Amino acid sequence: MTEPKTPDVAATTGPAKKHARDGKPNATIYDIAKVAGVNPSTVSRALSKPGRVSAKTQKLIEDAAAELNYQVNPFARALPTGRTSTFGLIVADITNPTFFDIIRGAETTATLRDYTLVLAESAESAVTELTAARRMMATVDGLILASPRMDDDDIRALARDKPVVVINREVDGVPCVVPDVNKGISEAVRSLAANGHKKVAFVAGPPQSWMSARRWDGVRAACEWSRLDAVRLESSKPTVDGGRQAARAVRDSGATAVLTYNDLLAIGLMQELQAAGVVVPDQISIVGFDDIFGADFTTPPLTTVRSPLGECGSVAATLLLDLLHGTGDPAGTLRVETELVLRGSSGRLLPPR
Amino acid sequence: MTEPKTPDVAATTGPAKKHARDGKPNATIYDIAKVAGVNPSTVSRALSKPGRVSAKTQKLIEDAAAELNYQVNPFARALPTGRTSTFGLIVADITNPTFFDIIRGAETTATLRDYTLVLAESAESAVTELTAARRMMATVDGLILASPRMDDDDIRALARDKPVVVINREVDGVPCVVPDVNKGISEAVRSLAANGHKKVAFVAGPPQSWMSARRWDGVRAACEWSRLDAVRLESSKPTVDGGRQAARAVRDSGATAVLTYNDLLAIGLMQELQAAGVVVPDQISIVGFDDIFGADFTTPPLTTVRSPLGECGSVAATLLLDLLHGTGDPAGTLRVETELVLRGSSGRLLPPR
DNA sequence: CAATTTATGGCAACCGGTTGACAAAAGCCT
DNA sequence: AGGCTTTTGTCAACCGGTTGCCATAAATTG
Repeated sequence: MTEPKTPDVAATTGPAKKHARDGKPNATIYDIAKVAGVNPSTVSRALSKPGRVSAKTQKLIEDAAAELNYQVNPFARALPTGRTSTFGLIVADITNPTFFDIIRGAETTATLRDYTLVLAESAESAVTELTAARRMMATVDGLILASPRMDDDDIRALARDKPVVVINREVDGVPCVVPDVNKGISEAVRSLAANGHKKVAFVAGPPQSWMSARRWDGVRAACEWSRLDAVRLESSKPTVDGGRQAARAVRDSGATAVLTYNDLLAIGLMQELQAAGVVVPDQISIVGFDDIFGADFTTPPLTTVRSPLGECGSVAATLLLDLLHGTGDPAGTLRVETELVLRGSSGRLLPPR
Repeated sequence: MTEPKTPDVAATTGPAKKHARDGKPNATIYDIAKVAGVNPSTVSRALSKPGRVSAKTQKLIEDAAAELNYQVNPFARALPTGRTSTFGLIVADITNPTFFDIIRGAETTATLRDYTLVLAESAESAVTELTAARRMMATVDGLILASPRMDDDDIRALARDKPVVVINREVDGVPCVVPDVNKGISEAVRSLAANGHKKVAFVAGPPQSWMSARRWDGVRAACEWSRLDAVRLESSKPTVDGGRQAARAVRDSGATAVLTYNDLLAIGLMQELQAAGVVVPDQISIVGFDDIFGADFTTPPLTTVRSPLGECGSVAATLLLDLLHGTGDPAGTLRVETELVLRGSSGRLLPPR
């Protein structure tokens, strides 16, 4: 009978109480009201409704607030209003450098506009992603989904609840921020054509990836325009390792130039080919996608179609914030430009010795 | 006189109200109480105080909660208790890959233990960092500071308020998680000695970096032990670019092996040396620190002293969570092991041709 | 100068949980 | 059966802002 007294109820008694650990309680609007000699509601108005109170009481209150170095309690504010000054960002994989810049872009604009960023990852799983998103919805004003893996319908369901912005994918009825691959791809393919390549392989990403499909479309179209052969190869996973595994298929394809779904694949592919004695770019040209961190660490440095990831993050955050504030379109798709970053891994094909 | 009516008060009327945008309000404990035929406070207890209510009412309430698919309102809970099930992570620079793994480690354990991670960056500035920390303190249960730039005193002040865990630095009286450099460094220096090197240069990081000082200490001690000369060089900034700029000093130093404060420096240094025709590792060996993402993209791949960054992040999060739950030491320093990752950028010195 | 509009501050209810105090109910004992 | 301890549920106050409504003071107008 002593058992039910679970001793770990201590777990619920955290040290964080209403006043900080050193004992001095935080100032409230009631304290300010007392000091300034006005009603708490007037304090509330002075602090959040510009122009609602007279200039002199405003000053009175502001001074009192400064003196007590008052800070609003975000929870007390969130409770009646539902506003939290917080938004969520869910990425498929924190390990994937593609998202680093997105995170950074979003974080920067969040801080800039006095919002707080809450981060979660879905570990590339659609269900984890949905769970994380649902959890977040309770505590944030809006949500950014970077390369989401879940259904369009699930996304739309979330978007019915609170503003949602999607990065790297287009979902009908939901505002999206998507790199427009065409410019970058056509530059890349033109560069390859100019260097005498006739047959181009595209190593695709995950079958469910919206972006992979767009890139393949772009490559095929650009190759057609430049009168090059285009062949599509599959990859097991969009990582360095996946790139290594794709090397066999690439060599068998007979292509002299390869575009890969992302830089990770390109790097793995290049490593494996070089290990097999293939000289890049003399015998084969390799072009990646995204221009992630480290793309220029390789030898030769990787030619790639840059997606302005950081810009995507900050544009998405801006869009979301505008949405939250009533400004901004309800559901357009914003396109950001891509461009070819010409480095050493692509170039003129040398005749076999 | 029409001016004071700032039209952008619309900015404060976000669409997020108490019920979701589609109109159906979220279930509350009052709804559950009604369905289950008990008092709201009983519902509250059933849901958060295990063992406080009888098994059958417990079930009754849980069923009702499930039926209404109830979710606690975190703000309503946070208001009286101060508990938020949230902790903050502040990193010096989101762009720096060193922190990627830390973020990931922290995020993973956070999610695992039903906490939410809030992320902020300080852009390498002590004041921004302090501001961000202060802002966060209002909304989180605890804080993790990764490689903080602010004063020890400021950190201790924060720690007096709420639990704080520091990564990559030791602060008296505050629990810290620090990679223990000794093992990794001695392995590295021994390997260099075994390969016939006599003089080792260390390219230091930022002067205010605690970790840079530790690493230099370690290098000096290990070199003494192995009877090697050790010389310390400065860098302008701990980035690839900083590494490039350090190349001149490295060559002038006459050292045949270099350890750098971090991998970024090592990569930049290697790029610059190779561009000048120096062969790595035949003419000079290069060893980095951390084993960041991309350290193996270089040619030759970078030898480096790995810090288990992901582990640091998750250990710090675990420590913090234990602290929050009353378990765990108040203020010990946890050390995690480092190890040498031998790749191609270090090796035997070849005699000059 | 009275009538009316407008600007300003106060009152009180409310957001949705949490928790100490207490009473009713149940279990245990002699 | 009566008295005593232990469970279990209820009451009501509280956390700290927000906001609709109203009353008063001030400004405007004829």
